[in-house]
Amino acid sequence: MNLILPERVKCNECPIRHRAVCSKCDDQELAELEKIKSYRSYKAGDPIFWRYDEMTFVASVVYGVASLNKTLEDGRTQTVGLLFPSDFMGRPGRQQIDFDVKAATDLTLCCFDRKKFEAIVDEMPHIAQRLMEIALDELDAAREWMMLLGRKTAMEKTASFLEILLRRSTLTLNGSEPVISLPLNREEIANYLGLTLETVSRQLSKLKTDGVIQMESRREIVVKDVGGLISASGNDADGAILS
Amino acid sequence: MNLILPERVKCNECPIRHRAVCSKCDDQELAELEKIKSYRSYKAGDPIFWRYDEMTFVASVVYGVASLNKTLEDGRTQTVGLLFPSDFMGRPGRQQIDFDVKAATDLTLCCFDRKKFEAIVDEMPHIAQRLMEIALDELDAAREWMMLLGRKTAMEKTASFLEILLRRSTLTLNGSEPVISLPLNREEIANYLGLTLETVSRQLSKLKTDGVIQMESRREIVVKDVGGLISASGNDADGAILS
DNA sequence: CGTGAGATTGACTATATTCAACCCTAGTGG
DNA sequence: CCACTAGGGTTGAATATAGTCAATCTCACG
Repeated sequence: MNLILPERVKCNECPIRHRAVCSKCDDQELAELEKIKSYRSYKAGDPIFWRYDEMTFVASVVYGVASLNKTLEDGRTQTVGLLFPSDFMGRPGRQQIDFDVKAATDLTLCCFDRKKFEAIVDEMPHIAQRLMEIALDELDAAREWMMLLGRKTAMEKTASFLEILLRRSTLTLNGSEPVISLPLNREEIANYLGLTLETVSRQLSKLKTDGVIQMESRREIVVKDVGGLISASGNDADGAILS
Repeated sequence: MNLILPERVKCNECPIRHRAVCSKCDDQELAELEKIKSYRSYKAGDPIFWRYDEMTFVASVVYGVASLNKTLEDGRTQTVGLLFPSDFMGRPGRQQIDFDVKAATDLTLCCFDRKKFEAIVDEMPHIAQRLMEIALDELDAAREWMMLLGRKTAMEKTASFLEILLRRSTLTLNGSEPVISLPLNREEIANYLGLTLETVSRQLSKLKTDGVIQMESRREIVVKDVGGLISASGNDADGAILS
């Protein structure tokens, strides 16, 4: 995936305009934001912030996926969140974070200087409201993940991960079958699911031999049986909202 | 649901005044809140909200502990949060929750009618700000728990749980040794830690034979060796902030 | 065409779960 | 006041699931 340093995109033409932190802004507010925004791009694997770094900017993900990672002293790592396009990076009123942020894939961010952004937020209730919604959405997602980490089997975890990608990432189609493009390698998936990379690999192989998925390449998965995937994820009840 | 209505406490004399959702309010704002508040009490085990219930009120925990629980169809349960005194129950702008809320111990809440509360929030930036802080704190806690659920051993999970209680719950002292009063039974602890009740029991027994704790009764634990507990929790680096 | 990182697969092991027996104690009723 | 009971808790033995260690495979890239 070749990364082109993007030229400035007008907010009005921005692909994430309707879902990002600015989604509730009117034209005037958007103009204010436009003044202080800038784009940054990263290669897959690049660090964006280290734990305890001061956050100099906040940002919306425009393109690509970023991961939030916690690490214990002995190296055990747990990914505590993925940021997809339109997701927000940074926390109002907090200069520090206590996890590392890294570009999982090639990544483009729409960045705002933190202090300028916070000054603007104080005058734009639309953004403050939206930030609150975002925080609550993240909280819901974190709790959903607690359920997965604490109580689901390796198979359920793996299927849930694919199911989330089906919902959240930009898909292509192979005929009528959705193609998932994995934003993480096996080890990173394992860190997100609280498993080892070998176990992840085994579960994917199992899904393949069961005819639920088909592997186009290491990073491309065709979902042959969406229903089968959902039922393997242990989410039959609520996961059906695939919209 | 046995409901004991305690007498009204003046906000100024309220034990959680300085940490709760109202902590940033001035006297006038407090007077507004005082008008719409009411107390509710629950017995240990009582349900407070069911998943998908409409939340008719939001509340601060004044006394006791409440738990937030997610359940899969087959009965597997994961506790996704505990609310201690001063913690806030309910989410601005959302009428539904997707977990059950239950009184873990006998519990007293300071409740506000949700709609009236939301109307007040719109006029009181102090409360809106505080709600944002609370949401971000919960998010941090949820992510910390993801690390625990995904990567810690049964021993580390159990020790981490005791360590959290050491920080968050109201302690008594036995000489110089802190006494933890467990707000949950073994099964509930297991649901919080992503373990079985037997495993929790074994880990507690191990901590006992290792001389780290001493069990006064099923629900009372004397911490004989705080350092030992912290190092068993796998939090040596950051857990040291015991204030 | 060779190389190496990432991925898969296999064999073995460890950790936590399951199933079951037993213990403890707070609360009940005789 | 004491004996009994039931629910919660502990402990043990057997089992299952995921982890570990190691060999092999694959494919993108030089």
